[in-house]
Amino acid sequence: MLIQKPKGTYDILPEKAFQRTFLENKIRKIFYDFNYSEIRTPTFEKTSLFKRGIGEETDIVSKEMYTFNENEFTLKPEMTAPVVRAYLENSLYNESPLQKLFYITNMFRRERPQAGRFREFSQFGAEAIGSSDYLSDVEMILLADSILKNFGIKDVAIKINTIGTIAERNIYLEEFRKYLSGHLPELSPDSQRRFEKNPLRILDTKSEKDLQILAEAPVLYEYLNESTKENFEKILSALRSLNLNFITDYKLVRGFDYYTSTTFEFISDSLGAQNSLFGGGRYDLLIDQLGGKPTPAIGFAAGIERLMMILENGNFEFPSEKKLKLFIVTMNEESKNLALRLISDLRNKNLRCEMDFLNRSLKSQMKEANRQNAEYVIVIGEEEIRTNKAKLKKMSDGSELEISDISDLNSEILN
RNA sequence: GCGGGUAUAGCUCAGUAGGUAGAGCGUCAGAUUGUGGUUCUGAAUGUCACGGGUUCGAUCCCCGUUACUCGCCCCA
Repeated sequence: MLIQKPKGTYDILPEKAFQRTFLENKIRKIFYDFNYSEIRTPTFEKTSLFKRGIGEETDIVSKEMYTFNENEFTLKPEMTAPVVRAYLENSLYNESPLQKLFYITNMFRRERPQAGRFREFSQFGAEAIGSSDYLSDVEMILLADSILKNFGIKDVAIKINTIGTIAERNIYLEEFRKYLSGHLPELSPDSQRRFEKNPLRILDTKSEKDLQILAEAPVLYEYLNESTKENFEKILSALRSLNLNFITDYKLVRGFDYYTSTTFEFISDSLGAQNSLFGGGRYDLLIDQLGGKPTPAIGFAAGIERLMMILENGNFEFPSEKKLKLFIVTMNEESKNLALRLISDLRNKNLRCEMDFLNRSLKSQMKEANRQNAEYVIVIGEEEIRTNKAKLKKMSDGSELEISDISDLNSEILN
């Protein structure tokens, strides 16, 4: 073994690849049902797109991007900024005031890999650009929830919060900082660092002592305007009337700079430390920030590897790839040539067929047919070639059917 | 960037109180010369992660490196 895969990447071998395709198609179907349309963007973008979009100070931009060509380009570490870029560059707002877009794609972040985290990973997500209506928030959460339900996933907690407008947040942050500065030495080292960089994220702490200090801290929600709170309550009551189970979590804050007001997260216990399955929220400032007219928008992203992990832990039954219609067992050169012609015909009729390419014994070929889950087997030897008759063997019960004309297999197998 | 754990066959793992290794599964072949699944028999495959040290001798003990893995940070 001379060369190994790069750290944090993984090979998707045939069995898993089949499952992934199945999963992606199922997700795609749900997006279409919600009237979202697929969008694909380049694997890399101008580095400045992510600096402006995600925020220069975030961990992702400051130290986790794969950047090349003298920092000009970067492998996409997330999809919201590229989607918005494509939205603006192609003037999609002129086609319809509300664009509902989804994507399923891989992305790249140079983090330390661990359970549920890779350097090349895949996400699917949706972006609804153009509506500030609270029902747009509701639909987005319903969409995410619907995907989970379609896979029969139950043990996922939905957390919802609003972090208000920038103006509201700034007023709060001033008070929050004032309060914390009195407790600074008692805070965990992590939180002390956040105090300088991104104080809001201190709310996300896991430290017991921090939580005690936070218990007395001012609460963001109380600093929001009436209209913001009202809008949030409308979202919640709409979700309630749809019988969606969720919890409001005033401490839910997300890492990217572009989030405003509504934020939400779907959490699962069966994911290890990286327990977030879906994450999303409103980003009403991003489009303006990237040079467009101020346009409200909301979206979410979900990790495919994490979804796969949950499905595997939950023993989700993926369909199996192996369902060969027919395996033709051959005995000699002449029968091989005939078999190749026969399976070519059947393949042209979209039937999955196979024959031996290893010059193996009859017994071995039978075993191979069995291993590949062939529905039928035909043995073609000298006798069959001479009489142009053969036996079609059904592998599930061993029954055999006489075929009067070998070159006319199709109708017999198809029924 | 910082911590913990692990490294033996394709896979899961055992093992040697230091004398260069095994099991199960899988793969391949055969069980009187044209019919699979069950059963039985047999076979192949390891520089025991890499480099150094101790030793007559290291897969085993010590040091280092690398990889993998779990966690912190951050996030999907």
